[in-house]
Amino acid sequence: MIEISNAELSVMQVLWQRQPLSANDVVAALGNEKDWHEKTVKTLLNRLVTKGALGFNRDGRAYLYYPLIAQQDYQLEQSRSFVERLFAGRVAPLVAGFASQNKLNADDVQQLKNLIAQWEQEQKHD
Amino acid sequence: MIEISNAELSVMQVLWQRQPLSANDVVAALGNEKDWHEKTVKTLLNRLVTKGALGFNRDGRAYLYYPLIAQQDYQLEQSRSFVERLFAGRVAPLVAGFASQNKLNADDVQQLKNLIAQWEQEQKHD
DNA sequence: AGTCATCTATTACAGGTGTAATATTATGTG
DNA sequence: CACATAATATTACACCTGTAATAGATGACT
Repeated sequence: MIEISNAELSVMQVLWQRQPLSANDVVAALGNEKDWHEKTVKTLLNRLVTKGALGFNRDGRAYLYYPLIAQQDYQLEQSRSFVERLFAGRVAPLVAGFASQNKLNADDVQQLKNLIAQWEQEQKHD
Repeated sequence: MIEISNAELSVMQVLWQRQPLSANDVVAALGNEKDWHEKTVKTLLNRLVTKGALGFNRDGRAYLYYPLIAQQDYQLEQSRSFVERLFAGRVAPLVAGFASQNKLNADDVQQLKNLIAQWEQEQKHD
């Protein structure tokens, strides 16, 4: 599995949202949330290419970058490993933590209910 | 917030389970799951003390180590930051990932139901 | 009291990370 | 076609991490 650092992840997220983008597009997209020098962003793009997390096509003298790994795959893998490390693989205690800190809103609860309903459906036809 | 690395976390987990423990106790406890040299574990203990994650009392020439931060606090903080980074702060999509990979069992679902029920109770007396 | 055994403390060292600066290359323009 | 400009590529550098080895201190035993 490709390891993506924290700073690199921010770059990936830009490209998961819109792709392909030039380095300058990525710099611009990060402009609001991060206080990074342009050179820093380019270093991160470069490292991500080296790691095989991004690909690119030439567009004149510039590159247009695009993700080589799907956001969902990455999220799944990281979630699994996070929950494994901190909660021995059980996700419910993590949610419990959110609940205890009032970090759950009506939307979250509705979505969880839907997931549960779906899960129960799937159990039936076993 | 104190940063605890992956290897260090394994040491913390031993001490969250039983405390205080001597360095050798910790080495023994990790013996099964990790293939670490005794020196490696001692280095990790040392770093955790330096970071302020562990404290110790002398016991003859040895130290007895104990956690200075609570497991639950650490779990909460890490969960918050993980979900923030990967899921824009919403926990439901993380659970959805687990559901989609059949990583939810009946226990998990029951616990989630309980959490939801409790959450709904709390909404009433607002 | 001196020496051995055993702790902890210090040092090692390569690879990853955050955060750029400098060097190199190639394109668009006059 | 020469150059300036603007891209990418390479280099920098300190701190963190994984994984120990070596040095220094101290308690136990003779």
